[in-house]
Amino acid sequence: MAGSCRDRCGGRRRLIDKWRLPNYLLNMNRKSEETVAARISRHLADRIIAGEIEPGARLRQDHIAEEFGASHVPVREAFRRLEAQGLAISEPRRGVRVAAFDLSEVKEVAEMRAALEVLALRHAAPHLTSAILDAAEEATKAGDNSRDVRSWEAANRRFHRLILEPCRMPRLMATIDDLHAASARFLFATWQSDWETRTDHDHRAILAALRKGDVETACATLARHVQWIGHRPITRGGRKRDVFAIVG
Amino acid sequence: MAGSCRDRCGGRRRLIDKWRLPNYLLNMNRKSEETVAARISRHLADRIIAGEIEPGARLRQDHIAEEFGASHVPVREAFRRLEAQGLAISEPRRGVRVAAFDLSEVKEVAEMRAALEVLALRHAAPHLTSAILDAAEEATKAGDNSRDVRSWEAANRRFHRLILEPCRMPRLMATIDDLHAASARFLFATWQSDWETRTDHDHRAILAALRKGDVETACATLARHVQWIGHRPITRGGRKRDVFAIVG
DNA sequence: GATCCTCGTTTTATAGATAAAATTATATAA
DNA sequence: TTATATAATTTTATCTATAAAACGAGGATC
Repeated sequence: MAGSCRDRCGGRRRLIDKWRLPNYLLNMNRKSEETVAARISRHLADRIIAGEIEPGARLRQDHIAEEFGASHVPVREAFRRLEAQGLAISEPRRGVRVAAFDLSEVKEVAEMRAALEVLALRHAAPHLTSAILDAAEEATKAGDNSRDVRSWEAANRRFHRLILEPCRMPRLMATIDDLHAASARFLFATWQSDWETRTDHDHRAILAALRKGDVETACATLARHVQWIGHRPITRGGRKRDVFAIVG
Repeated sequence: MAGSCRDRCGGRRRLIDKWRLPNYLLNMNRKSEETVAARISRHLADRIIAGEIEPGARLRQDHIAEEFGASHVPVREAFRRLEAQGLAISEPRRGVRVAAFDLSEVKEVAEMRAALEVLALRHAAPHLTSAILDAAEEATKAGDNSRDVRSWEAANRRFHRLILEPCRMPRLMATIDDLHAASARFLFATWQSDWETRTDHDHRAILAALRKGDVETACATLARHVQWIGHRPITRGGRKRDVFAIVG
């Protein structure tokens, strides 16, 4: 009787055990609570941002399903998420492609970030503590010491998130996150191989202004900072062309 | 020979015919090119915005699938789209609910709209023609003459779209559209039954400034305009409470 | 009365099948 | 040879059926 029950109620028993678990162990299970579609969408987003999948490349649902050991249904859900993030474009009956981008989109994202990050900073400023500003300073130093684009981008994103998050506006932060993903994509497409270390004076100016309570100067510097578009010529496939990216 | 071919190649023949069709007839087919998932997402969004489905109400995939004569697969895709728009929230293994909202979210959307619509207007201004401004004036008049919220909201949205669209920033416009959907939802939740006609002085001030080429005044007025949050007490379910909405 | 078990419902995901459309390859005619 | 028509293949988009997992509502048990 108990045996036949365990056969049928295994999942339930595990649930009850979960309630008995302390929180730090529960958090380890969080990944298993994530949906397959969410996992696929996250992985594909990472690859698109890293430039592992070329802009314009087709995303074939059955191939991706096979790769992730899933069926096509969660793959299609992941596609909808990527579409909403602006990382992929879907044409009915023609499939999904990695979104292409040009200088005008780089500029567009930069200007949207300027407008929205300033808004966020204005609301976050009253809630900023010196502990947060210290952490942001640490992130800036980590960026300055980065030897490659990937770690520089991670540190840069950490800086922006630290000073903006306390605005307590979830919708705004979600939109900014998507814009950061786009920015990172532009950056990786441009500075894929070579990256020269540089000190971030803007970040330090923003922090100095915030410590003084001068929100206006901080906002003005931030707005200018994220609209700074780096450009340089690269040779790819034999022919030269100029490439651009948001650097900040 | 021709007969057996038509049986198997009907689709291809139709495709060739499509190439021969003039554009105005092609556009009529556009709706049939729309995906079932897109259709479901659109219909659900309409209902959520109109307030036909209560905030917090569960969206059960099998019920919705049955209602639209579809399977659960396109319904789930529609859910992802609604989630990205901020109209629904999805908790893994717990299903999807219509997103709830409070005053803080109304304010958040208003401020995001102010920031982004000003950005759009700044870029649209150089491309605005007197024909566009005349059409925007017509939309304002239509709003003033509206006897109900629905038609007022449609006219208001038309006004904003007319003066912002020429910015030629697709990502920005898509984000603004989603924010307008949220605004409309707040509005309908508040002024569902009674709506008093009023003349929109802000719209006229914006148009006057644009005609004079005074972009700064137009932007400042627009920013103030979309942040104007109407509030009034309503009695619902016996108890009184204050409700708020973006009115502009 | 508190705890545990069971059952029905719902979500999430899989698998297989199908129709329509798009793509690619091939053969044919001008 | 080139352009076009035909055929074969692939891919998308959808449906149906099915199964595991999770939740909630009672009901049984101690």
